[in-house]
Amino acid sequence: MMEIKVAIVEDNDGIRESLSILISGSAGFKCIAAFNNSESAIDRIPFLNADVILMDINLPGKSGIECTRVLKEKNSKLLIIMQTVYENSEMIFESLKAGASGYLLKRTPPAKLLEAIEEVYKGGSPMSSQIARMVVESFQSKPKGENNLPLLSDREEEILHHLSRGYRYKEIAEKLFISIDTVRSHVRNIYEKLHVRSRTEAVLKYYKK
Amino acid sequence: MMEIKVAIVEDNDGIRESLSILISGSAGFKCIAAFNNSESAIDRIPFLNADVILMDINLPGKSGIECTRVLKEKNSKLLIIMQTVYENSEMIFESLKAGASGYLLKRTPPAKLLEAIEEVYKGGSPMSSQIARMVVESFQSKPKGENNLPLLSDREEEILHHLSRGYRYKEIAEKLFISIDTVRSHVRNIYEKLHVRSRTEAVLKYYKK
DNA sequence: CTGGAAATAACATCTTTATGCGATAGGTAG
DNA sequence: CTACCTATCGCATAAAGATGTTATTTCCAG
Repeated sequence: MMEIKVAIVEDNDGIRESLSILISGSAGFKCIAAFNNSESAIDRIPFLNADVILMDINLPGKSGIECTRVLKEKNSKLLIIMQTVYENSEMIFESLKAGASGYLLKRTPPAKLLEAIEEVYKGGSPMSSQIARMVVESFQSKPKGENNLPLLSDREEEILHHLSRGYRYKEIAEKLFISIDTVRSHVRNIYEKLHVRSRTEAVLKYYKK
Repeated sequence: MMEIKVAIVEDNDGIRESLSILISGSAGFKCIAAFNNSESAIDRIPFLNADVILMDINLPGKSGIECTRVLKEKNSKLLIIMQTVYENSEMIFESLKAGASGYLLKRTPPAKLLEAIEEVYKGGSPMSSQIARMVVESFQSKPKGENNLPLLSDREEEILHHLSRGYRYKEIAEKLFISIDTVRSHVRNIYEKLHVRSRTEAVLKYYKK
């Protein structure tokens, strides 16, 4: 029977030891290496044959996110699960962008952790339900409280869309069969509603978080 | 003890009945309504007090995705879990954009389904590991094909980053302690490398679609 | 050692944007 | 009916951005 080979990057000695014991003590899993900092992990992991890497997000020196980015650059096939105590959405997205395949809270129970390792190995992306919610919300326009973005009229949205594509006023006017001054009017109204002073700001504010 | 009130939208009679029995037969859950099409669900659900809605993605007439969109427009607080037999990434993203909070495959075992309902109720976003992977991958730059974007120097990337934030040349110059003419130089070089003629185009091209 | 990026800077010129102040017409909610 | 919003258009001006040309310094690979 094939064992899933796991490498650990974790600076806390106690946690690292516990993880190592948990993994090697479970049927079907084996901890083949453990590092207490990013630098040594970056040096050695490319030459190991690890199936899954458990990466602490908070590491002294180079962070786990940076470590992930570097490792994925060297070998995009590496499967990395981030572990953190924080549910900070910025870190989650940075981790995902860096190439992490899963994202777990440190308080994940051992059984779930092993399950997650197996899921990553089989092509899944385990993440805690709370973390998944944040990821899901990033696909949906509204945050939580209220939609504090002013509502643009249909025409204004249309204009803004063209603005975001980089078209000039003149080009937009031609596309919509209106005069350039009308485009200016709409743009002015859009800026006022969004409280911005330039095209780039408007586009960012409307289509972003 | 509080029961989680579930509504079901599912056109297959057998599945709908099974779900209803499963839910109402489990401690802490109760099925308070079941619909076999989008239209009746849209009519009635806003007047129910359902905690979680199980929505089949494939419904005759108006699809489950459309139904989700309409329901969320009426009441953004509704919690909806999509159920599908397909792992089609387009449908997943459409569902999430429509406002779904979770996304499960129909072959999810009963215990997991109940767990998922509970997780959604508590603010999470359960999804199968395979589905999560697709979502995660959408955050990572596509390795498919090639990144044929010209390589910008570090300084140029820095300038472009500030451009994308909407800063003016003068502001960028101050931030980076260089002259406005140097900013102009960099911008010009960036435009040349990216083959664009304006700030918005450059930002769009570099940070992709 | 040498050629070539990369970063810096200046100056001129032209285009595009941003903004202030109006104005007219159609539609709708009160 | 009236007030308000939306869409339309005009003119004027100031600010910001795009572009052409040129030049110095540093650093690195060949």
